[in-house]
Amino acid sequence: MARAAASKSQTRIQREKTEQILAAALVVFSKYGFRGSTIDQIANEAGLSKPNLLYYFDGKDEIHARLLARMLDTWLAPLRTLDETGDPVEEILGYVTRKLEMARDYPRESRLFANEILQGAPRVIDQIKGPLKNLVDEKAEVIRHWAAEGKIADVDPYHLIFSIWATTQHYADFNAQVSVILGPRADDWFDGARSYLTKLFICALRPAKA
Amino acid sequence: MARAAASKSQTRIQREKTEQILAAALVVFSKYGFRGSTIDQIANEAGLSKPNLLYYFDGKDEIHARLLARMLDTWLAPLRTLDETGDPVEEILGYVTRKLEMARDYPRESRLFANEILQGAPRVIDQIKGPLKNLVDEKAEVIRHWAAEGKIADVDPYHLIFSIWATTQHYADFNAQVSVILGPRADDWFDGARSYLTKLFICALRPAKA
Amino acid sequence: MARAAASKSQTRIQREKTEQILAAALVVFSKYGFRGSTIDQIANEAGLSKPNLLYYFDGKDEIHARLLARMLDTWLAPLRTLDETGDPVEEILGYVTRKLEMARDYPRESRLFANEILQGAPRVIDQIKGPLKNLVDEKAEVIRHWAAEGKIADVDPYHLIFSIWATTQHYADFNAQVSVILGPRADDWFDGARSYLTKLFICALRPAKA
Amino acid sequence: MARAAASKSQTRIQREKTEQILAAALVVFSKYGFRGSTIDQIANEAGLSKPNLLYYFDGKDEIHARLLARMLDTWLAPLRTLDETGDPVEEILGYVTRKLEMARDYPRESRLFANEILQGAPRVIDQIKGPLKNLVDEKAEVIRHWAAEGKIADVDPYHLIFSIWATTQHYADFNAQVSVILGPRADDWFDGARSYLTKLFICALRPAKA
DNA sequence: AATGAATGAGTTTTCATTCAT
DNA sequence: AATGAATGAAAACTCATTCAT
Repeated sequence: MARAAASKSQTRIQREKTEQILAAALVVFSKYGFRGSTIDQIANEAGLSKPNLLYYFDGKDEIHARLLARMLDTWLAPLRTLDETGDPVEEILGYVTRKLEMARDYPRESRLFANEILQGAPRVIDQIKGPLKNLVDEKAEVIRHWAAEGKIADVDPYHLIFSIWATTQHYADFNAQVSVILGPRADDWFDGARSYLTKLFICALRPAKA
Repeated sequence: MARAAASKSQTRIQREKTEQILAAALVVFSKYGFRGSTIDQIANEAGLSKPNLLYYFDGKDEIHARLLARMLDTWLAPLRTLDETGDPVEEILGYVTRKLEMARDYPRESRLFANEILQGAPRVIDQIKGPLKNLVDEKAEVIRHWAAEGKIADVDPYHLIFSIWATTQHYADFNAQVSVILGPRADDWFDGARSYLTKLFICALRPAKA
Repeated sequence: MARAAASKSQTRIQREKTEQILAAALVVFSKYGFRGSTIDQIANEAGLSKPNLLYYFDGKDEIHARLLARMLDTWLAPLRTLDETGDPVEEILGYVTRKLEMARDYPRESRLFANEILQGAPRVIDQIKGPLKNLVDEKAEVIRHWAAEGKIADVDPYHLIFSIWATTQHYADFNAQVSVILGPRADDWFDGARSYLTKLFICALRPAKA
Repeated sequence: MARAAASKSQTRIQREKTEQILAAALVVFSKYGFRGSTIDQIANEAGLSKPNLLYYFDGKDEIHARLLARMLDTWLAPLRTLDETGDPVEEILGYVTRKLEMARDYPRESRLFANEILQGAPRVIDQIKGPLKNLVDEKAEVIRHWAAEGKIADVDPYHLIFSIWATTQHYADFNAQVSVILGPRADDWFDGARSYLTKLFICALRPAKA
């Protein structure tokens, strides 16, 4: 009962179709949420028949799980690169920028994740409790050190991280609203946001004068 | 086939049941999203039979629409109170605090709204384009004036508002994640968040020294 | 989520439909086996729509389970009446006759049960290990006593019981074959079988001459 | 589209694969019944790919048909050996023993057959009406002669045969039940059954004293 | 107003079978 | 001969909605 997607050595077609399906699933899931999406929609978007799609994946759940799993790595990558030996303010601002770029370049991934968390993270709670929390704890410690050494202002590292996530992902997750409000300037949200957020966080991080 | 909900003069019972249903719908919709929720769940939560629920509302769509409609007012209230004659920094910080309180006191409402926007706001796009945008434009103008007059720092008012929304609602919308990351301190997120955000925005708004 | 079939106080309609469905399910399951039967067939046989049928039962499994459960009692009734204070040979012959009557009067029930056991009893194994085994053990003990006291021949009570089950149920379970082989006399199989089996078991049970 | 299975002269490989498939099909069909078995299961059990399996057989139906066809011969073999020139009681007891050995050695074959008959013998009805009935009629005639000549008791030969079939096959067909009821002694059912059945049928056949 | 009953239109999934190589 | 890929038809179940009372 070896399923194609599970075998170690995949054929070219298998890889292609798997990618095709995951790409289609991302489009659909990020738009309608898990429950709101149908396999039909995904199959359609992928240009496959429903049974053919199910030849590659065991079901809706598995597609979703695979999507989220592969996403989490990418999602955490920017935080991982936060370097404790680098310049603190620069490091954090760099993180903000990278997150903002991700919101621009991978808005659907962001919405997929947001959808999941919004509904209580039923399917990724383990990964949040494990890898994600560990990474955040680690980097929070780095930030705390910087603050203790006076290299940055005395901020709570967790709330700092939350605010970075929130402000950057907002442009992807709530794009429907942002677009309407920015009106004709919506297409250039990125530059405005970067400029604003850079100022915001520079200010927040600048160490108090001695 | 006069439906209760349509008639102008509702009896007390009608009003009560309507409230009961909307309250139940909020619980369910905010948890599972629109498509993920079933009328059965809502009826159950409301303690009514499904047909009885549908006596008061034309259907799932209508319940959802009514819920969002009534919420939007509440949702925008804090921004409405932003007083152009008040102290700029105080006004904005007050707005931040009120939004944070709403995230604490009405997390389900926040998630309901977030769910809707996330999926492209299909059912509230009109209200976003109308009342919401108008209000934001109006208050953005106020903020711009403050900035022009040097009463606050020179920030883009729209991105400022986005950042306030994002940072405050984050605690409601992404609560599943916040809880895990804060661990045992999760219950007290409010104080930590208020303290952090107050500092963040004070700093961002403090006018540059002349 | 209270399902009709589960509530304690059923309406007349509920009882009727439930019976209707179980009767239809017996016809279908006994003919095609569990996997070979479809809800469509049962609904059709019952004169109901499929969703309506599923309004009364949670699914195919539940229908099958309910059928088997209610049947087991009936099925074991004849053995239960085996009276240790009665005349041994008469008691056992009476049991044979009652089992044969059941094969005549409830052939579909017999086949339903046979089907289940044949496939390893996946859904009734617990009831076999429990109530059925207990009852058989109890009655086997009775028979053993009779044999020990010389009231019947020295037979293994378990194999005796097996042979009674086998020979009587054969007429129901393998009716398709029996009918063909008996040809025109098939309709009267009962009398022939009773006569034959009576002789068979009288002979087997008659205590050896002292 | 010459199919392997149809061609007269099969290569060694073809014969081997055919056997492999039939062996696998026996395992699966006897366990789950015809409808409950899938080609996937059979292919898996046979260690072949599904399309490859279907290269050798036209479909599920054909595999099943072939299996039953080849089985029927084996199945009837013991009865065929019933020799009218032999000692009547010995011949019949020998038949009982051989049937019991088959129940022990080929329980899956027995269950496959039982499954089929239980469901009305849709796929073997012709062979039952033909070869099987003919053989039974022939041997019944032999038995009747023996009875008429007073060599055995005056029993109905058809019901005698039924009872032999029933009592012996019971151990294979209803093994799930037998095992539970015999408990720890289940592994040795054969000796107990042979001893019991031998006594049972000796007694039934012993001619009445003159 | 209220509810038990019913249903049509999906939605996921399974599976025998075919296609292409 | 063999297999990866594909599919149409069915099957189980779900759910918003309607019916009847």
